[in-house]
Amino acid sequence: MLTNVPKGTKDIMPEQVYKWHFVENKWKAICEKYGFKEIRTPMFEYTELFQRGIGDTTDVVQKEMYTFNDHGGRSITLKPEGTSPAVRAFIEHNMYADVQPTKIYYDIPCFRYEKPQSGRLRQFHQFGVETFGTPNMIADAEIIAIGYDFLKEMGVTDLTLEINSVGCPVCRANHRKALKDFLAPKYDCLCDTCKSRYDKNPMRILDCKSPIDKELVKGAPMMLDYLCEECENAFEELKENLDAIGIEYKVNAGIVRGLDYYTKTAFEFVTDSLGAQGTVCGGGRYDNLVQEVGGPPIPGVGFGLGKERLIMLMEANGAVIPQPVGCDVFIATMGKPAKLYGQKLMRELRLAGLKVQMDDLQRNFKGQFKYADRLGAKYTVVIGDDEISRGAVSLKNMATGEQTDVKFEDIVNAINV
RNA sequence: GUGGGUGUCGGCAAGUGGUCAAGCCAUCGGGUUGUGGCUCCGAUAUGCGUGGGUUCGAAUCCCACCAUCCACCCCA
Repeated sequence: MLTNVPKGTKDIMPEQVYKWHFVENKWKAICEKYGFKEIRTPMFEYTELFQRGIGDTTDVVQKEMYTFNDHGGRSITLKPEGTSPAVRAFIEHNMYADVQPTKIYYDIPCFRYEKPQSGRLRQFHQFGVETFGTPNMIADAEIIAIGYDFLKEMGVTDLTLEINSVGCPVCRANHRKALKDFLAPKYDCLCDTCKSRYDKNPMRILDCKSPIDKELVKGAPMMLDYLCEECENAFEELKENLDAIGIEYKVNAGIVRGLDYYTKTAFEFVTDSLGAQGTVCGGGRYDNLVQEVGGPPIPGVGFGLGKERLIMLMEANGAVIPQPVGCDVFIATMGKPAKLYGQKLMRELRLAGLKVQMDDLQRNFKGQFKYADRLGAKYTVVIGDDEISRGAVSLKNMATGEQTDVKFEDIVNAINV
């Protein structure tokens, strides 16, 4: 127990971490290119923020949050998602008083108490973007474009963009009523999970995998047919914008976001090469969230993108993730004067910007070479009594085996990495 | 919360009631004291997830628990 990570968490080991660095650096670069600025919010917030923001009745709030009281008796929750904290910061810092829209991105850990499985952890990590201050579908298209371009750049190939509109509270209520009326006579035939969905989230029933339910649901009223004029226009506009920038999508009327705050646009990037967790990136518009959390009536749109799922998918797609060189130069020494000189040289070379290593386990000479090899050193510098007395070292190219004599003062220039 | 799979050295893995628990990779040491990747030799589990039980005898059978993986629900 003492030596196990907590359930649902993972150590990201040194030999894996370059993958994370790779996607993080690319993420930052693409967001900056699109004019987004990074925001860093705390790892935890007051519990009420999520209750109000995500919605009291959602699974996330009802059973998945890491909530505790601090020593001052405040209820604290480790953030289960990134949008609510971003919204809170947007309001708290009066960001709506700046030039609009406000475009921000982040790279955060999230916490959800769930039963772990493939692509699902209790601590997971996500990238996110949010645009505040515009109801225009140009913003939605831009948000989707970031995800699309980023995923493409990451070498992910088998991915589909699915879009939908979940309407606004007005049209959603109409649809919900129509749907329940439609299903009411068939209620007894529904599967058990769908029976429980009937009151909680009837739209989910449209998505059920049970063949019986699939049959029952045929001809059911779809959200898209119940959109009010404003939502209908918005959805058409979104499609126009996506067409204009050449982003392919599939309308999937079954997409339902599990977080209450979404309105109008809902979208997901999905894959079937990741097992059950096919959604790598999901998001949408939230026109009422800022107000719900206590700010002015300002609309927003954004997404979350799971880093673990992204990396898994990159690997499944055979994407190339460049692995940095670990060691440019290894310094092998014989005898104490050489060891002392080697340390001085190591420091000089490091100050010159090279990655330099030497043995600190008193390995014999052969062992030092073996170690150099294991480190993947491109060059090995050999220093012994001979070299010290003639003021030069022997420089060996580990790949070619070629060995040259280099004067002390020329070493930095002789190394070409 | 419900269901299924799995648990033998750092990693992979044989063994399925009876001599000291194979083998491979990795690690460490060495092959006459200044040159790696190849090769050769040697070392490395009184213990087989944990605790009980059955038996003359258990890694091998039974029970419980734990861990982990996968699936449902839901989500990134």
